[in-house]
Formats: sequence, structure tokens, C-alpha cells
Amino acid sequence: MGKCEQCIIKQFNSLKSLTKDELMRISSCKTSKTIKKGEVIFEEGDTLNGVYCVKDGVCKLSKLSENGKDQIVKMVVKGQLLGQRSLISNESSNLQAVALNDMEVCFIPKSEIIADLQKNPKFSFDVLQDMAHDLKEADDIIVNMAQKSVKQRLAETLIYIHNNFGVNPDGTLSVLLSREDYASIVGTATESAIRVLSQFKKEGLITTVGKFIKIEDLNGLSRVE
Amino acid sequence: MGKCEQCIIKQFNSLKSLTKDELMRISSCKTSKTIKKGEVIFEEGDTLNGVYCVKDGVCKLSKLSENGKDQIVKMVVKGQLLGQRSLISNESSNLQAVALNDMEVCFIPKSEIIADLQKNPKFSFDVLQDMAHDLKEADDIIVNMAQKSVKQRLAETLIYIHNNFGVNPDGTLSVLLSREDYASIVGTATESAIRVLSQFKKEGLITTVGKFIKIEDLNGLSRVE
DNA sequence: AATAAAATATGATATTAGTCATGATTTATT
DNA sequence: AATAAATCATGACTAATATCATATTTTATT
Repeated sequence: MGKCEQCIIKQFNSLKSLTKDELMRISSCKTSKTIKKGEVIFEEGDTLNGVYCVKDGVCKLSKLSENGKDQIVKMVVKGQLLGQRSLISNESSNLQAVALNDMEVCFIPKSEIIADLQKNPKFSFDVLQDMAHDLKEADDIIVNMAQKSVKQRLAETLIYIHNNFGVNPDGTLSVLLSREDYASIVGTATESAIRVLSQFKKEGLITTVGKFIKIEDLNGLSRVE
Repeated sequence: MGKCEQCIIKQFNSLKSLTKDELMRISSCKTSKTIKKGEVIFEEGDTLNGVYCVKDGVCKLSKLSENGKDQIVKMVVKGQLLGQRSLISNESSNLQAVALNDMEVCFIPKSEIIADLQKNPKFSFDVLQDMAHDLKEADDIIVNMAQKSVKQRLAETLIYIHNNFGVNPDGTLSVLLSREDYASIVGTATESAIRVLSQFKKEGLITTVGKFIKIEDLNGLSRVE
């Protein structure tokens, strides 16, 4: 099993602020896991006994609305932590986490994280900055949901995925989402998401290869109204 | 000028975790301000040089959407802190803050807060918990925006204000919002907000006394579809 | 008190997005 | 390879909400 001290992934998240000692202690109590595409990492309401450090893959965080539809609130990729919020609030999770492709994660027990938060102000400040960033992103999503059309939201989602999660060698978006997932990010009906994607295709903004989507006109997409 | 050590307001926010020493230092460098209803506390893009501790009154935090409409993202009341997020991210504010009624606030300089965050793990953890709570609320708003109707969102807003900000002796909501503000919370056109309120009135769910709104049937409101 | 300005209210109409139905593809399973 | 199941796609129709127009009422200003 890999050692946290030497793991390059931690550079991308708050774990980088831990001391060598703290990292060694975490290394000795963490467990590595492989998670298959589609697998549920945790459910809404689950009590989390630690955080996950995502070494590879992507997952979606969603919440079930009262009308029975899932709303994707955030996507977590390689390098990020998963589950900090519930841990810090000492509450059960308000979100469900499902793997969007095969994942490699390390599970770090709660006790270790909490101890480090209380001892190491640098780590704690780093987690705080992470959370502040998430909160800002959430604010932006609220405004978009409230004020923009489905078309605009879907265009922005494509751009976001393109910019943040990258593309395959052939230029298609590397994170493969179903049309239902897109609908669930944008907050619309699956049929509406499909329709809008079809329209983008007709307008030459994107092309599709099976389920894969390739952005052909980033500028055009960003100007969608 | 009041002393932070003796101020009861701090019980309601993370400042309660500061030591007597830290509070005395803050007390000596803070400034008290009175802010009139409608006054802008800070603008989107402003660099904040500290946080505000709200001693009295309520303000709205909003963000200007690209279509020119303001979206209210959160309301901050007596007892809460204002401006922590930007301070922690070390970024300019992503939101505008406007007083909804006359306010009493204390302004605490950035340097002091940052120093305390770095020295006092208890304080830092407390701020972290606050932020985690805000993030959870933001998640809920995203889901509501995406999945619920204007009618449902407005009903929930009324209930939220009723439960969190209280009522006047005559039972009307103590926070007085314009119809435009309601629209801006719910994310709809002002006319739509007005229409829905009229409908609630016809259905006996609320009554209005001028601008004031009184919830007559809390149960009914929570069952709106 | 008179006037102007702003906020509230409501109708008519247009636009957006949701729902239901149905068919075509793609993917998984036997 | 054949079948079943899931996903994607599109049409027809409906419901929700936005927009524009115009009163009415309330609040601010002279």
C-alpha cells in the first residue's frame, strides 16, 4: 500500500498542509479502495466515519428532491477530498456520492482528521479555504439556476467539464455522463437536456460520438442565450 | 463603545470561541457602525478588509446575474458574521450586501481575524463549522431552485423567514421585504412573485397588512405544490 | 395638501420547459 | 447472434413562467 508522505495526489488538496508525522500516522490507518463505475460510495443520510481522498476517477454528489428527482450538486475529481463537510458538521451526509467511472480512493478515519484539524492550524485553514471555495461555487450555481435558461446552464456545464476535467486525445470530454446526468446537473427533464444537446449539434457547437461529446465551438457555446 | 468580552451577540457566532485576551484585542481595534436601511455595506468585487459582526438588523447578500437581475443568495441576521468567506479566500467579495432595515454592526479588521484563525484552533474549527453549515444550506437551495416550482419556493421562503427571523407582536413577519426582494430570493419575475402571493392570499394561507405578510396557515403553506 | 415617484396588482400574450407517447439506437445478457 | 433492457431521440401537447401593458395603491417629495 502506498505511503501518504510520498503520494503526489495530496498536493492538490488540504492534506498537503499536514506534517510528515501526521501524514505517516494517516498512512498507517488509511485504507485504499477501488470503486466501480456506478457504485454508491455513500448514501444521503449515511454517517461518514472519515473522508475519502480521490486518487483517480470522478464521482457525482447528488441530493434527492422531494419530487423524486436526483439533483447533482457537485462533481469531485482526482485530487479532491470527499465527505469533509459532513465530518466537520458532525452530521450524517446531506448528499449521495456515486462513482462516474472506476475510482481509486483512500479512506482516512474521522478521528485522525479531526485530531489534525484541532492540532494543525495550517491544515485547518487550508480546509477552510477549500470550503470557502466550494461555497462560492455553490453561490454561482444558485444564481445560474435562478436566472439562466436550460440552454445556458447546459452550455455552461459543458464548458465547465471541458475546462475542469479535461478532454480525451480525440477532443471528447473525458468525463462520460449520461443524458440523464446532464439533466440532473442542469436541473431539467432528461428529454429537455437531450433536445438542447441536439440543438447544439445542429448549430455546430458540439459533435457527438456515441455518448461522447466534443465541444467544437467554445466561444459559440459561451454565447448561448 | 461596548466591549466584545461582554457582548452577548458573540454567543451566536464563532467569536464565542475566542479567548478573553483575543476578545480584548479585537475590542480595541473594532469599529461600531450604524447602517441605514437600503444602504450598501459592500459591493460585489469590493476588497473586504475585515468581517462584520451583526449586532442588530438584517441584510441581504446578492449577486448580479448576467441578465441584469439580482439574485439573493442568503440573508444575514443579528448574531451572524458577514464577509468571512471572502476574507478566508483572500478574494474580493463575490456578493453584494445591502441592509434590509437599520443595522448595528461591528467591523473587525482582517489582520486580527486571520491572526486568531492561525493561533486558535477552536475558533478556526468553529468558523469551519459555520461554513459547513452555509454550504449545506446552499446545497439545499440549489436543489430547490432546480426542482421546485416558484409557488413552492415562495411558500418555503415565507416559512423560512417565519421560523428563522421571527414575527412581530401582530404576527406579521418581522423582516420586511419588498415583492421585488421576494422575487429575487425565489429567482422569478417580480410579477410572478406578486401573483403567487395574491393566490396565497385568496387561498387563506397568508394575509397582508400593507407590505407586511402574516402567515395564517403554516401547514397549508408547507403543503403547497 | 398636491404632485411625483415607486411599489403593488392584474390582464393578455409569448416563451420556455415539462410530460406523455413512441420509435430508434446502443448496450447488456442469454 | 438473438433478445432484452436501457438509453437516446423526437413529436405533440400541456403547464409554468416571463414579458409587456396598464391600472391602482402606497410612499416620498415639493
